[in-house]
Amino acid sequence: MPLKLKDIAKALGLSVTTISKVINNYPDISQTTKKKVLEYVKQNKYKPNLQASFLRTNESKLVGIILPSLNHYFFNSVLEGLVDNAMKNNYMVIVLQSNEKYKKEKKLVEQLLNLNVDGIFITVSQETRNFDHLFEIQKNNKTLILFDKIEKSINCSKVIINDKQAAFIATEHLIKRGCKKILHFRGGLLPQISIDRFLGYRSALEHYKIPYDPKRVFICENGNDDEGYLNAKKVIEEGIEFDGLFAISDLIALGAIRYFNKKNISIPDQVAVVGFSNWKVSKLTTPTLTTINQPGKLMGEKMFDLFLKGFKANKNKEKINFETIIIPSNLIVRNSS
Amino acid sequence: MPLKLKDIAKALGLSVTTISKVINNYPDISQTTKKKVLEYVKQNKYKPNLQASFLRTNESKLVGIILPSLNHYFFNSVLEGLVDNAMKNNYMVIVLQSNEKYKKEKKLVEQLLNLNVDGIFITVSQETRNFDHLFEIQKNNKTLILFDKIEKSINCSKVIINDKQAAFIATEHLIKRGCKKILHFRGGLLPQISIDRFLGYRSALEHYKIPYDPKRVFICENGNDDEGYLNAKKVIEEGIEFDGLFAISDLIALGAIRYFNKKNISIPDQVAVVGFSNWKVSKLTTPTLTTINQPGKLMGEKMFDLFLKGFKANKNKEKINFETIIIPSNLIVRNSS
DNA sequence: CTGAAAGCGCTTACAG
DNA sequence: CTGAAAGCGCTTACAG
Repeated sequence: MPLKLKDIAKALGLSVTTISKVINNYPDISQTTKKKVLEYVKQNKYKPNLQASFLRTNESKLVGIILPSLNHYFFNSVLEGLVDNAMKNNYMVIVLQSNEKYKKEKKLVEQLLNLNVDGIFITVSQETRNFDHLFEIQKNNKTLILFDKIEKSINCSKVIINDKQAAFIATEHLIKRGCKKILHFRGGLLPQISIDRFLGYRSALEHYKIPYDPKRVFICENGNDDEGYLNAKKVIEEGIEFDGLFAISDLIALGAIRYFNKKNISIPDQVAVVGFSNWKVSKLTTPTLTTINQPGKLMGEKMFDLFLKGFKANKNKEKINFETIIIPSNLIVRNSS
Repeated sequence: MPLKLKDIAKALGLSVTTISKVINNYPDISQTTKKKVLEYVKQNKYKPNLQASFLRTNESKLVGIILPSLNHYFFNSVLEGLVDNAMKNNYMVIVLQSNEKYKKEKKLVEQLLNLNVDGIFITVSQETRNFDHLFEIQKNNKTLILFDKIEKSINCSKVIINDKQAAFIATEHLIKRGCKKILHFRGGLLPQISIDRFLGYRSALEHYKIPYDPKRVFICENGNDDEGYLNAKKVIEEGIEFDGLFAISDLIALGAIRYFNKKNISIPDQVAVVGFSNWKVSKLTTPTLTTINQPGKLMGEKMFDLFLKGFKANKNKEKINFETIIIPSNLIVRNSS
């Protein structure tokens, strides 16, 4: 049986109230008592029962994160940063995956609220168009942090990657290398990250006075490597000229490379390729892949910082200043360009 | 404010006790009352307060999993299976990473116990030699499930991969392909998985009457791809003859392939290569990698099944039959062999 | 079949 | 500075 306040009170000849006050650092306690209690607590490794505390304080010391997938290099690095930072602050993290489904995402939010987590971190799913379930989080007086795929209309703190700028840098790199006919394998038409990366590509072309040709842009809806492969095939079959490729993800880039390799189109001489994400494997492929590094771990850490800030302000009924943190990304040049 | 039992009782003109009994499916309730209450509960989406329930029942509906890393293909697929199965059963999963450190692992176990999780899933860290913290879980009357890197001396349910058999199959494949001088890049001398895979390699050689030569075995202590690269280099420099390579992981295999590619040693003609894990990327490399597929997701699902079984038995004070489930793995043949 | 009451382990407004 | 008492939202032994 774990130690309870009652046990400590009995052992020290004090009241439960006094012990609780010492532990919660109330000011109206004599130094002698304080010392005595803290010593006993330390010696006997007393830990408050979190569920019992919750019943009075409404703080569960739990946070939840909803990811599209629990097995995805970038999201897992976000998770790492979040969990490490949470641990430092005595919080635990509950993980869930939405599989990019709106219905599942909605259900998971409900379940997290039912568990009385103090905060929820979420990157909205591909399918999500209705955001009532996210507003519900705030109505329940819990702290909501959006990251990566965010929804601008929601008033909360956010952490994002500057996708447009990163895509600009990637495209700029190809241009500086001498490429003039740069393909872009983009994502679907709706996701913000897909739009932003496309805009970064376009604005780099514009900045360097290279004409934009919509025929060089291909859509990869699902994000698997076969789409990269098939679009590369299409490019060749349609006789489109090219000397560079900026792909929305490493996976798409690798799919395209697979096709180029097959057709003996030499990389980077005939086509220079840049991916996006710095997936662990991108330094292991043949050729190794030039890519944009997104510091997911840093993102996860910042997310928890913002949660703590918001949670504390909320607790003290202070006005909350919502912030949007933009995480910088950087180009890693390897053999594919 | 969420609905409470009291609110329902007032609304229906019944007592809190009766409402609670209906919700917890007690038998001594009239059909009429039961129907009335359940209807109201459904209509108004009543959800019991989990922390309050815990205070009486000692069931938190939380489980925790400690992984060496939160960003590792195999462990993340285990996590996926575990989380999905947990959700189906109305449990939430708390994730933590030990970074292969004994001290951290011990601390994390303490924190999970302090949070009163119902069960803990753990694959022990590389460093762990003392298992008191695991026994502590059982002393606290919580359900412990070991997986992957297990400790045989602990009496609990376990889920493992049959590493020896999988390594046998991998090596056998090389032999059947005609290889006679098969290298093995193994892991450290201590981890059970490293030992088991080595033993599988040896027993396949023995079974097919190929002499075992210790000079063909190299140790990769940390598991990063550079070790594969450097050991491949060593093989060449030391003038050791070879026509096949069985590596303890895909990453090690890819490191070796990187060196072979550099030296224009053709794969699979001059050396056939087999990895281990079926890491997502192994079908994207050049050449694509033959490997052993470990069904991590299935492993995660089984782990939760075993937890539920053990937890229920424990709750009903029944005798627990600890089980060890062995997950079969299979060979995936690709272009590297 | 129904319900009043005690209690799980805490926190906190209040009295002294 | 200390502590008695109420109460957070539930469950359950017990009485009727």
